[in-house]
Amino acid sequence: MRIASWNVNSVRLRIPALQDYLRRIAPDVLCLQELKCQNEQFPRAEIEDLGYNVLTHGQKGFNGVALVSKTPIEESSRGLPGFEDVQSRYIEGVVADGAGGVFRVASIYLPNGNPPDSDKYPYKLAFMDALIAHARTLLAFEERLVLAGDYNVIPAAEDVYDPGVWAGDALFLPQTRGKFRALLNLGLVDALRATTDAPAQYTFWDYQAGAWQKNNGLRIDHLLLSPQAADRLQSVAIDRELRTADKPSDHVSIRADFS
DNA sequence: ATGTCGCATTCCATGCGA
Repeated sequence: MRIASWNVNSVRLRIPALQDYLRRIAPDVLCLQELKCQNEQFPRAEIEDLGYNVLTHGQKGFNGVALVSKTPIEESSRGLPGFEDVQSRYIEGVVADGAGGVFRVASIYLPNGNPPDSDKYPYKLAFMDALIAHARTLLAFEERLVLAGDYNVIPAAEDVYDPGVWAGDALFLPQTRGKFRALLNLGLVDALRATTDAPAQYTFWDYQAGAWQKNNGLRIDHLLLSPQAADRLQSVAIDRELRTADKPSDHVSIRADFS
């Protein structure tokens, strides 16, 4: 069972890249973020033609999340429960794992929160509080659960090329990292950190200032696993080569294989 | 010092969000 997450930064501009990814990597489930389009503008036929089911939660211009799955998506819901939000940042569903079991999977686009002295930062923190509350509910189900997405959180100093530069940023402020830790402390496992202690496992490089060429990256896309999912974790990969494409997203995908 | 994108607007230039 292969579950992946990718912030595509406009799904309409990334159709060839997305098709190539589905053919080459063949994930069982792909969680997408930053669709930047409404549901009816999503390239549904192009994805379905590759044998996938599609569930979208889009909006005009910005944000937008989707689940793409080889098997039908059951028990789906749009929006983060308990959090009234005009922005489309959360979608959840249940899929069969092909071995008689199921995985519950969510695609999350957590708010950026910059600048921290604006109302965008309290919005980010409120979203994180609601995510913590919902994760607590989901963990009580004792299911295999993967909370995947662009968290816009740098968990630790080894996850950013220069911690000093990012000290005051909404992605790295102590309060942000504290809430991310509170989420993990519910009993979730950061899939990448379950497999390696290596620094610089980046998933994002800014388009500006030659960030990719200088490897000035951030690790902000995460797969958080319930204990039942973590028990079956086999490996984690970050698809860095996506950043070398012709018109790449500023994020690359992260994915995990489960037994 | 930021060397960039992608979307929307009444729209061929600018603002916004990242």
